[in-house]
Amino acid sequence: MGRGKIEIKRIENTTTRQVTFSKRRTGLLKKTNELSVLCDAQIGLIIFSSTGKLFQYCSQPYRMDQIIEKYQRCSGKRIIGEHDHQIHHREEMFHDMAMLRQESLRIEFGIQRYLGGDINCLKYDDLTKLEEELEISLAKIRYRQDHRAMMEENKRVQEHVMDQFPFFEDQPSSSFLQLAAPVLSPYLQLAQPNTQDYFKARDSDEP
Amino acid sequence: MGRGKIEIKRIENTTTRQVTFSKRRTGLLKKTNELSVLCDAQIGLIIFSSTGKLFQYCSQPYRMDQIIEKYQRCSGKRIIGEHDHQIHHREEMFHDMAMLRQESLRIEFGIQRYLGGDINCLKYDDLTKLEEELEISLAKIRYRQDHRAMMEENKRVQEHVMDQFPFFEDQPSSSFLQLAAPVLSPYLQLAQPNTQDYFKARDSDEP
DNA sequence: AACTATTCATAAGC
DNA sequence: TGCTTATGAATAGTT
Repeated sequence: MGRGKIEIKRIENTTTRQVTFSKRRTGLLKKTNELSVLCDAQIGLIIFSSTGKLFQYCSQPYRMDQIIEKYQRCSGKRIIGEHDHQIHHREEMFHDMAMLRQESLRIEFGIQRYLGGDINCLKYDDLTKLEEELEISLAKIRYRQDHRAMMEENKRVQEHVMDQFPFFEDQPSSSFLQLAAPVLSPYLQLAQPNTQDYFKARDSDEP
Repeated sequence: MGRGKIEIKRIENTTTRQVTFSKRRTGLLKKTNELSVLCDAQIGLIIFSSTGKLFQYCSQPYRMDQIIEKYQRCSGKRIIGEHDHQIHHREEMFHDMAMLRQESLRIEFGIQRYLGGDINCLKYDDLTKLEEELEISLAKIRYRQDHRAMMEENKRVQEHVMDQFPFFEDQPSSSFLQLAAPVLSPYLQLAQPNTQDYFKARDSDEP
């Protein structure tokens, strides 16, 4: 694209090469971001110019090291072991995720309040409070997870019972919806309009 | 490009999103390779589709892990000068909140992924990983807070120096997109990131 | 840094 | 999933 077609080989002229690098790098970053946003993809892009300068792109809300870590997990190690291991405790998993979500929303909300308010009102205590609450939740979740791990071997009976999350139906009182919904609804409308169809998304899985 | 212009936001229709992903991914890989060859750049590109499938590009004759290693060398150790330990009181506060926010967003995003994706991919490890990272962040923040608390009495001099928040400028290279944007932008834009022109904001590196 | 003539990428349609 | 085509984007060469 341009005044003429060019062959894809190293540009020998230094000036031309640098100009092209600058132009195409911009274009590449733009396209990378577009792909990420349009298609909900997690992307990490690392570019070192010929002079060694670093440029990078990383899909929000991730950090590059997270992408890299995931990459190393997915590409390097093929830990297939025990597929069934995972199937068991979807409910609990979901419940825990709901707790994490609740916590994260709480934090967001707290932060939003601080951001909206006077910066001078910012105190150690505020942040400390958030941290404490978060830690408590983490402890709870971790406890439950450890507990599950211990009992893991003993329960493997009804794994196939729920193929698509029917547990939403038969959760008694501490269900996902009851935990999450009160938190979700007021906040999401303001913050994440897209989140309403988290629940729908399950039946439209991709081929 | 195409029969019509499209807005850069998540494509809701699953089929369309997948088709677009496939096309644009091909295009992105091509352009990545072209930039690498034409301009003699070292590039690593990691793409996870919304279903978690991995695609990658790496400039010949390198391997991805070499790019990653170089990246970690170049981006990781950016020791900020010790000057003005005290000026950055508010900055650190804000930074910490940004970290908390980022973590919470990551959790949200992770949850979204699980909800939208194949439930069989759900592992203990995934949740555990979230927890661990969260805990690490908490530990860091807490450490910094404690540290600040000890020095609190000693620094009260130049608090008025920064009325806005110019500190985002001197973030090391890794963090503009990841940390600054979430704080700078109002929350509403965060959840549905519209990041097309983030990278424009820090141009002018190359001639 | 701009400008434009071209080539290229791709959204829609099949 | 692949091919076609009209259209919008990217950019090579120029100023």
